[in-house]
Amino acid sequence: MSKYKEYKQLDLPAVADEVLKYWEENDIFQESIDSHEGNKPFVFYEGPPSANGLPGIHHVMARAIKDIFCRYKTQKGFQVKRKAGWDTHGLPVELGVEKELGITKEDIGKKISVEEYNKACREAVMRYTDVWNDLTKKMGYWVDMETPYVTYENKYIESVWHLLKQLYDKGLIYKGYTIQPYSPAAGTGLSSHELNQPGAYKNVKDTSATAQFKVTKDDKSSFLFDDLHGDLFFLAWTTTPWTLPSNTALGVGKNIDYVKVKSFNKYTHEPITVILAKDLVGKWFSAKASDLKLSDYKNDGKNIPYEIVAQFKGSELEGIRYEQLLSYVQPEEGDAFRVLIGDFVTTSDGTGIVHLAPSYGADDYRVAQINGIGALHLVNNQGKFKAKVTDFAGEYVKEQYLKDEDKPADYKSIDVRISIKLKKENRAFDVQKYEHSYPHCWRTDKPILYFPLDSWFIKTTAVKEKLIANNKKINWKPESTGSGRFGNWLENLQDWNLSRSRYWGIPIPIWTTEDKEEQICVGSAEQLRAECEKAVAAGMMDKNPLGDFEPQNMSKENYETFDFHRPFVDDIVLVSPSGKAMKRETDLIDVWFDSGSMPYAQWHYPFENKQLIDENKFYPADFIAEGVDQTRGWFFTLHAIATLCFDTIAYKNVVSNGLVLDKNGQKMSKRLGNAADPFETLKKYGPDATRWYMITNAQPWDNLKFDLEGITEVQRKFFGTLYNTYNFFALYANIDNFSFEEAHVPYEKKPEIDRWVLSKLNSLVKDVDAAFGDYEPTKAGRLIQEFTTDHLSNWYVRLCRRRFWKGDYNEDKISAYQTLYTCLITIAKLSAPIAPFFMDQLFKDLNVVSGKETVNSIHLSDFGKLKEKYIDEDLEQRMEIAQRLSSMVLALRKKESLKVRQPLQKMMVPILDPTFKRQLQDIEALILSEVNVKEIEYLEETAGILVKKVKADFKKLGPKFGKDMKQVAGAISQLSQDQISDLENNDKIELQFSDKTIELTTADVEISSEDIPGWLVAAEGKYTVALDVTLSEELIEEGVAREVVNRLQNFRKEAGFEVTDKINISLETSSELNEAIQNNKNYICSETLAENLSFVDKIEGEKFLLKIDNETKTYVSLKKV
RNA sequence: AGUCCCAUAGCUCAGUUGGUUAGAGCGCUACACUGAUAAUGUAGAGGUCCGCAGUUCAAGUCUGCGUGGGACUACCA
Repeated sequence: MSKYKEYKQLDLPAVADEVLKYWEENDIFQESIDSHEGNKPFVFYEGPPSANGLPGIHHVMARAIKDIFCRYKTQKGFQVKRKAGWDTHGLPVELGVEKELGITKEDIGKKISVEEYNKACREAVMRYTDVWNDLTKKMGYWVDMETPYVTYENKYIESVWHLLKQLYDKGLIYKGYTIQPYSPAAGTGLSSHELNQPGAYKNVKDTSATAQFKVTKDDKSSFLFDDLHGDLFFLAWTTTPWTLPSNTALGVGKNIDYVKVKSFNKYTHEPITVILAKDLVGKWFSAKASDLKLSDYKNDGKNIPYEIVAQFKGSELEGIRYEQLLSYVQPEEGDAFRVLIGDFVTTSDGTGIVHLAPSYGADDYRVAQINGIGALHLVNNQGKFKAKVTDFAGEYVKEQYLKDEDKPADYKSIDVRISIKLKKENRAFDVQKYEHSYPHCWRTDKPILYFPLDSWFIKTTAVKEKLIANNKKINWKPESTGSGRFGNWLENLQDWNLSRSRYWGIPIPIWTTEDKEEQICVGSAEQLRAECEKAVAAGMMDKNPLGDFEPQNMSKENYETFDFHRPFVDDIVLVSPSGKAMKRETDLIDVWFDSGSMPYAQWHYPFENKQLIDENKFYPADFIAEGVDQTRGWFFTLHAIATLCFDTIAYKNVVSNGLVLDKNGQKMSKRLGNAADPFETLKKYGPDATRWYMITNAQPWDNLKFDLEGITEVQRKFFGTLYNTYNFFALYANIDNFSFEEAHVPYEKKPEIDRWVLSKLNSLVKDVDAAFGDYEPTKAGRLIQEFTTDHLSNWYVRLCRRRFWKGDYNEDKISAYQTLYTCLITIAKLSAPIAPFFMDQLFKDLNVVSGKETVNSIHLSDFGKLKEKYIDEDLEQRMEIAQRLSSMVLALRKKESLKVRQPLQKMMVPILDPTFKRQLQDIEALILSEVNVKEIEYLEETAGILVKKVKADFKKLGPKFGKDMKQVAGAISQLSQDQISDLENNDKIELQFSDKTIELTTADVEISSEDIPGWLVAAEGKYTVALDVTLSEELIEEGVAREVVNRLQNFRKEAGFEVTDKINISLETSSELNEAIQNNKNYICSETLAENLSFVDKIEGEKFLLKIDNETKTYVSLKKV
């Protein structure tokens, strides 16, 4: 007969290694999918990591969450396929390759061909896949790594093109321009990622100018003109005077107060009237001059007097016109040179009126667009003014773009020269150097410009309402991320800028003629091949680059006969219907579109597996999970593409997890050296403890302060306790040959304690199932842990120990084994999603003997089955009372220094109500044995014996008495003992207040016993116990006998006897001990498995010193029978 | 700058629909216990529930305004 495996020591990493080997040898993961064939699917999407970096500890966290719910759903009977994926395109890959090869973007096409460059990217990006796969295995993340989707593969790209073409055909793709960071020195746009490189923002001193924009008099503005001092101007401040020729509007804040001020221009000394924000008057006019009269001005630019003459809101200024400041060029379209309302305008800087140059500021552009105002783009791609800006044509707008050797000796920057020009024309109110932080190109170190750049856009704003509506169908964990962060983002949605000016990515499949009149969007390899055929026939190309591709053939080989990447697609010239050449738009598409296409592209939809999507077999996802940083990344692109192309949601449930910080709450980074190595952690602590710790320590969406000591605690506290409990079970079950072959002991015949723990267990199954079902793994883990350590180990096992080692193999003992076995195997099942290795081991160790289950891994078994009828709330409540009362008695013993081994005669408990009495009767025996007291007395007629206390039930009385609540509560606590017994007897009492009488019932208050005069009493909440601490001779002897048993047990152990060995005991006669031992001989013998106990005068040979205290001692010898 | 998250004991975290002694584990101190023993029990110390204001009979809990930490998005005349 097989035995339960007994362990010497808990070694979690070793368990994981062993189980991992077992999984691999028996292909358990595949089995867990195959064995659920035909069951309802649970659809999971893996968000693709980029394999060009090494995995960190946060990946263990993110993947543990994914794994937990996939395993849980498998145990719940679903078939859970999960396909791994790799995100392979994008800037980080390019940057990595450039760093490695020691090149920059400018070298591409010169030092290195695009082909070579992209080849290097393709190799670099998959470099660490082995490391990733290794981590995936070691942490126990089950995902299909054999056939992952890879975003650079032609099949994947073809699906992406198909989706794009859908959008194109729906008219949702257009070309426009936006204001983006642009580096004239490098000749390229910069991504926000590049702008966020350390050191990109530098403090620089620029010439700032406050310009005077002359107000035009018309119906709208006439109210400003009634009291003037010279001409009337708006004041607007800028740190980039070079943008002033491009000014087409001014911005004001709707609710900001503006004032009209009479003063003088400090350069020309001409009288002026200016408008600026009221709060900023102090910034531009000296307080010292506030008392001066306008007539006092000395024309010296100092102490310029001023006078505030009117005040109005920004909203009153809306639409007012002004004269163009520097009229080199007029905007071609739109009604320019008006005052607009801008929500971004503040009074923290400048004048509260913002100069708007829509070509060179994103905010400017946005406001201008809304108001239909055109832009003036007067700077070319090198950063030089165009010829139309006659004064400064061909000059760099930023001094830094000019090489030092090309600078004339008397060089003045454009900003300075424009300022001088304004001063001369009475248009400069103030000019000064201003230090601020400004972004620089990380490659050339030169300042960037915000610049209009051509881009392709997806018109996401066209489906905004649908996106919002669909979002409401998604279950977000936590909810606030969905409604708040994500919801608000959708409310303020902009069109999706799809273009990236890069090399390594999916090309935009749009070809246009040079005059932009004709255009085609390609949606498949087959279509491209056909278009190429036409182009070859028309003489546009010599041969068809897709000539070897065989349409409809889905083989891997066929899809490797060409490459969709640059430069190959760039070489393709197509022919338009009218016979003109069409070239591809050079941009690549945003990599986020790659990953957002993953639900379809992972299956090469619609070219293969069409039914998976169209028949909703693998779409939408039931569940996805990623970091909260993906809210506007992957979560958005999945959602957007699903809504745009299919008008559905892409996922039903989404968990967004927080960050993993170091133990001090700092972000982990290689630079700071505080990043935890996932491999070392897993190796040292094992994946189970690591996962358990991460999941139970903080909610997934809260940041986790990752502390290795926390894992140690989990190891000791949870796994250690569970392991001890199992070992305890195995030890005795092996002795008794328990293999669960007997029928279940009927529920009615099980003792109270077994029923209790089964009730607790089933409550646990119910709660844990609900928690997992609700995507709350933290709650689930904590519940399991609480049950295991507190209820199972520290209460059930502790109280039941004797049942396992004492007595015959009878029904009671079998019930104990069955109950403990059931608890252990159920814990294993509930915990398996979180701690897959250890729990599988536990499952197999138990099942190998019992053979209760036919499957050979817990991950093939079902989730613990709920036996609702075992849940007995009253029983759970009873046991809580028992635990409460026991702990109170133990506390009293402690206070009196009475060891638990010393039996006591009696305890008393006041009976609160009939329910309490019934409950107490059921648990009486339990309490008595736990606290080692012989009897319990119920105090029912308590009047006169107990001193009672009464307290108001605020929840009940609060609503009734409102403002008087405090007074009533005070009166209740003042009730005398007589009044309390009145209340108890009559169930109600009347209280007299100054102006009214109120009636209280027993339901309105809580009555508890405070004291029993003459007894040792403990009171806690509504419970009270009293303990009789008088010791009779008999009790003392029993106490001694227990001490003796304790010593003898230790000697047995010291002598190396087996737990089951029977012994004979010889004791040297001792006057202090003889009587006590003699009177309790049977008890001592049965406890120590002694067949014989005899007294002798002197023991020869090996003996132990049996010492109770200094006076009470003797020698003893033990012999195995 | 906007949006969102977090803030409770030295540390990590619970805290139900607002209800009157704010809890657990770890750590610390002391004492016990010892056929689960690298386990366990009991007790003690340790709190301005981040601050201010408000709603309410009653606020750790609800509202507003701040402070500190974090994330994302955007970027400023």
